[in-house]
Amino acid sequence: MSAPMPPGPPRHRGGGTRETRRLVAFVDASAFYCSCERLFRPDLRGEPVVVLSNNDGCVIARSAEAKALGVAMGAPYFQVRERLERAGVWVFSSNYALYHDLSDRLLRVLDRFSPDVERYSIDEAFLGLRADPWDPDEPARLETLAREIREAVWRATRIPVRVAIAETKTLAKVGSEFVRHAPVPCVCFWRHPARDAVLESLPVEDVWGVGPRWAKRLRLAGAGTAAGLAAMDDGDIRRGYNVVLLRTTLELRGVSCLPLSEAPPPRRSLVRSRMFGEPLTDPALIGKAVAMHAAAAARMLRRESLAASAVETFVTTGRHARPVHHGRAVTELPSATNDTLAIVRAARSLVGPALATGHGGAPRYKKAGVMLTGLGPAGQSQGSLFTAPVRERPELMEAMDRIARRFGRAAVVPAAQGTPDELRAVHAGRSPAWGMRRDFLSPRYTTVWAEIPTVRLGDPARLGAEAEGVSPRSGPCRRTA
DNA sequence: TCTGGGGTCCTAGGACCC
DNA sequence: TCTGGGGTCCTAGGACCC
Repeated sequence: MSAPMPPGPPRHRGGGTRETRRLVAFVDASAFYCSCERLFRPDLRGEPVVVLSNNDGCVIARSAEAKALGVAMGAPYFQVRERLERAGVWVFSSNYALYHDLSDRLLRVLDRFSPDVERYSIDEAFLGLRADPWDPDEPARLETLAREIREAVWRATRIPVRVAIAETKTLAKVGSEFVRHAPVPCVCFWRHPARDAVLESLPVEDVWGVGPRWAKRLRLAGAGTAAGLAAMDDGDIRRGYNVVLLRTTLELRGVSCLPLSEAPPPRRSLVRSRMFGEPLTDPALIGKAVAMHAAAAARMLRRESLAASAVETFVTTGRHARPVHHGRAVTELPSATNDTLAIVRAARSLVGPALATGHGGAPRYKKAGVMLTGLGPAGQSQGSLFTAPVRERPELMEAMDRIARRFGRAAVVPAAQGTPDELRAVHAGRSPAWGMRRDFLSPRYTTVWAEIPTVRLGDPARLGAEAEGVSPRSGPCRRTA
């Protein structure tokens, strides 16, 4: 597949404006969580760093140095712990307050380069760009632009990013993989001379949108590479797979099927759940966890000015237990609401039914959660002719939210969540039975006054351009070399 | 011998993403 | 002992309706 030259001579539209080609830039921070942890710990540059999932369950981010040591993505921490300790790897619990804040700062830099920015995830974004297809210098200009984006992000956030430009999102993702190990990981993949070769050597499972299941089937069908998938028959894909894979295939051929979406589509559901620190069977303890998740979910609703019309409570033993057990129970609310007390009450009333669903013995539950569905804009509930609507207390909710913002989330909560001592333990990262393990949590450097790093003014020699003088309170992250 | 046809809504499960 | 959390979309199948 060589890059097609534009057909015919340059065409001009009314007003003499030359037609332009829509392109997309993909900006991707590699090992984003590790970069965030290093930002305030410059002493960790060049050191192997990993970040663990919630509950310190498994490895979800690895610095290049940690990858070189062979630490696998998704590896359960208890399995790799000894190896990490022997190798002197720095281990952090995930600190989402920090990561979300830095992600917001990164996005603000990207806004300077395009009016069309889609935030795809906490560490990835797409930018809409335009190119002149008749100017032979365009690819070179775009590659320079890619470098400028990377440099601007680095200057503003000290987060390293890769930048790849192509005609579709999927091709831009391929381009980003192509430059993953380049000294300056920026590329214009549109009309890039190496593109065909890259697609021919890229395993099909590394294509965005192709997971392990489909990759296996595609291999059996003789399409083991990105180029192989792109060459498949549309009808075969539609019949044998689905339209999602067909879109991916077209995108690999340079046909854009996944438009930029600047405004995220309205949220349809909201889930709040966590593993317990240890397995639970006691419905009373599970009820406290459910109350905590329900209150958190209601707070998220209010922050997004949404209201929910149904509540689901679920419990699970997790995938690894034998026998596996999932329990769930759902209830419709009399009217859509985001009232914490109404949602907590509904969620708690479902704990018993969820635990009772379809099992004999008493499973050792590892996780509970609350899902809110039927979301819509707050304050538009029609209620029903035949049932009284939920009693709403907007002034009370506003007061609770303000207290929480000022004094912390544990300051005022429904009594169903447990005693003040238990709550303090949860928020300190210690574990009452239903709390989360976060043994290696770094400070919330950028979002909590008490945890902002301090700079020693008496030691100017250490205040280099790389902020070596920043002296964070030493975090509890572990390094046992 | 033979068992309408089409529509909607809901749910569960599968596949994918980060 | 110890294996994350939060999403979306698509499809198949059942219930129900006319």
